[in-house]
Amino acid sequence: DEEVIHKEVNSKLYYLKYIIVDKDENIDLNDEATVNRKLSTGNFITVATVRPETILGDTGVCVHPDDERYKKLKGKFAVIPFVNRKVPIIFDDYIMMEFGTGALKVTPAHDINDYNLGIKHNLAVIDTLNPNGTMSEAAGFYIGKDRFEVRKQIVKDLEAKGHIAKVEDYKNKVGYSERTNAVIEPRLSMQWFLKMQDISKPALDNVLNGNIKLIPDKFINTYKHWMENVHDWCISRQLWWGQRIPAWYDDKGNFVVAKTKEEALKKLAIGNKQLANEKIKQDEDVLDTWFSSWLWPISVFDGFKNPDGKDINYYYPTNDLITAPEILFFWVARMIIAGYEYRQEKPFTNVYLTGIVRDKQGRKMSKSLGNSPDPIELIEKYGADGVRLGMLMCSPAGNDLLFDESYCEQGRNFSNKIWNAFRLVKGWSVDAKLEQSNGNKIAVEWFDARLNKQVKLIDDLYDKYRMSEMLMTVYKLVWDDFCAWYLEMIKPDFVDGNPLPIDKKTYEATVQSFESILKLMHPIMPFISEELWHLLRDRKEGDDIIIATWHQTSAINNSLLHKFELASNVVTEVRNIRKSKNISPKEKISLFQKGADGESKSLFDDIIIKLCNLDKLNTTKEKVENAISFVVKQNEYFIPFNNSIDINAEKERLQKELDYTQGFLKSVMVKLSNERFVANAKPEILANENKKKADAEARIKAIEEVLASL
RNA sequence: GGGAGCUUAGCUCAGCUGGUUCAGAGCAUCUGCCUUACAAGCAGAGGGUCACAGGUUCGAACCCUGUAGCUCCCACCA
Repeated sequence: DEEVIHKEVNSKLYYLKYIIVDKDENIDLNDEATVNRKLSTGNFITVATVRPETILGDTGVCVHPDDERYKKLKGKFAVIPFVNRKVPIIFDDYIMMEFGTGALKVTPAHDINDYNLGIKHNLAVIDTLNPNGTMSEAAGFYIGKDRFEVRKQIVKDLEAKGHIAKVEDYKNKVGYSERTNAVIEPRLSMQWFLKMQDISKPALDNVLNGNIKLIPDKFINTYKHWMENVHDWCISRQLWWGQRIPAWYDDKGNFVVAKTKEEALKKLAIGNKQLANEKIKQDEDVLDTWFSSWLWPISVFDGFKNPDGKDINYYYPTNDLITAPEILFFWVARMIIAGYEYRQEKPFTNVYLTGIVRDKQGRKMSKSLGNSPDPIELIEKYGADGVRLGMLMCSPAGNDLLFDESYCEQGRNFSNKIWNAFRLVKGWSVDAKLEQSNGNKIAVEWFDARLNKQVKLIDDLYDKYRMSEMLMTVYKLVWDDFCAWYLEMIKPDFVDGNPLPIDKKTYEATVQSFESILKLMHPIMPFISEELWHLLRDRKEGDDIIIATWHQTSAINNSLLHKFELASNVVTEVRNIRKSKNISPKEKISLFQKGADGESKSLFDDIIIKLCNLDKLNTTKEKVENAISFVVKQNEYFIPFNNSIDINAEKERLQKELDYTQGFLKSVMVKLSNERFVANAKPEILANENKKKADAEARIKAIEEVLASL
């Protein structure tokens, strides 16, 4: 039943008439007169089947004991048409009376349910199929013919003899081989099984009690369900590749399991003294591939041959296993079972389950569908790191991932981005005598704080196995914070077409930050990060990023980060105004600030001047005439504007902001005036609401002032 | 039939212990820019009744119940 896919197909359901006889009665189906008499007097029972050729293996007919229609058949027999075999009519409540005719033909060799019925009622077993799907000697008819040919033929033959009551169209599910798409039908064979009941218990317990963690933990329920209903494991396979089953048979049908042939001979010779070495034969089957794979955590450290070895003692159990959920049962569960069975210990602590890679249409990637991309081609197109980042980008833990080449494209663009950042920094000329400007000093401090904060976050995300979030955090830290903000802050200006040099302090700090960033990128993009690591500085032999120390974090300077927040909002507002008023980025403008927050302004002043291309940034106590205004937090800002200003448009814009802020304040006030909220909410939530109230009020005041001045 | 899970922006998905303007990110889209690292780029913008209906709560995308749709695993009907 493994590797079998059930598909719904259109079939025919054949209703066949089996003549009923008494225990001592024998008839010949070739005797037309008798047959016709029986059929015309209702002395038959009708069964239904989609596989009429299996009647050759029928050894019984089964009905429900409570079925009034068939009660009179107790002790009677049915004669299998064509085959002319007399088989008992048995009674079992397994039968569904409503289905078909309520009578079932029983073919123990070719149906699992029939097999079980056969054992219960002591029916004969006739294996009518050869391994290649043709009819066997035992079938008695059509010997050597393909079963599907026989299916057509036997219907004609039965029809001719009047044994077919009717034929109906019918939808049923048929098993197909996952690999070859051949129709799979049950056939009796001798197989080796592993009894799972006892051996699997520790594997269940230790996942449920958290000794082994599944990530994400939604898989625990599935795991539990599977382990509680675990079936005995069929471990033999009829293949030539694999580990041969270590069982030996003597010439009398006895068998033993042994490590070697010699040992097997010794064991077998106990009951068979004359047994010669050449007389015993090893089983030709090999073990299921998972039956060797489940030993992997132990055998990879040579733990079977050398159970007390250095490696196995040091490495076992390992920390993390990364694999796909589709083999949670096949492989993971069985490795855990083997671990407890052979070493009395778990093989690993955490199991990180990735998604299954699917194509854009959600289909599983497979060789037969041909929908897997060629990784080599992708790498040529996007680079190994680009492809790697692309794969990671669409891989949230435990969820299937829909692969799309555009992710790889994004990965390539990211490689390109970091490469260009490197070119920029490397292209600067350093002037050791140049003093560090205030703007650069603040920029360095800010990025240091930002880096520190984000690395802490990244560390935490790693700890929690939130890989996609970690990835996006790194991505944004590099692209937004480092490239878009930091490098723009410190980038030297040009004078008369020539770039100014950069001071040594800032340059050194930048290279150091660059190194930290490369370390963060290295697990995601190993090649480009290693390459840039070596291009960034002269390195001694062995100073490689792959073994470099991870960025160490320290206390976070929250106040600086907060002040940057304000400054970046100002920059964004100015850019917005430039765009909406069609002011070229090259044109210098002035900015006036009116507000209480003097310190945060001055700290980032130089940076704001640079990023907004200002000729000056002044504080003012009065409103500025003929200016475009905006409000950030609770500060008012003015940009003098010579062209005529559309007062109404300005009013409208500010009014919108005012409405929004007032609405916000209202929602806060609803909470704060709710006695039950004040009584029940946690103190920090309450304090926060009060702060929101104060901030909103201040902001409203600022906006109203600006509005009034228009 | 048994079990698990999912439904949030055009797409792919985050959203942890119910509480920040919590409705987010990336991509895509739109607008403006060939600004001396990067047009594979820069700067902006728009976009969602959190599947639906109830309930619990001061407060719900989040907890509970029901409904609908989808996915996966296991078993399988003559």
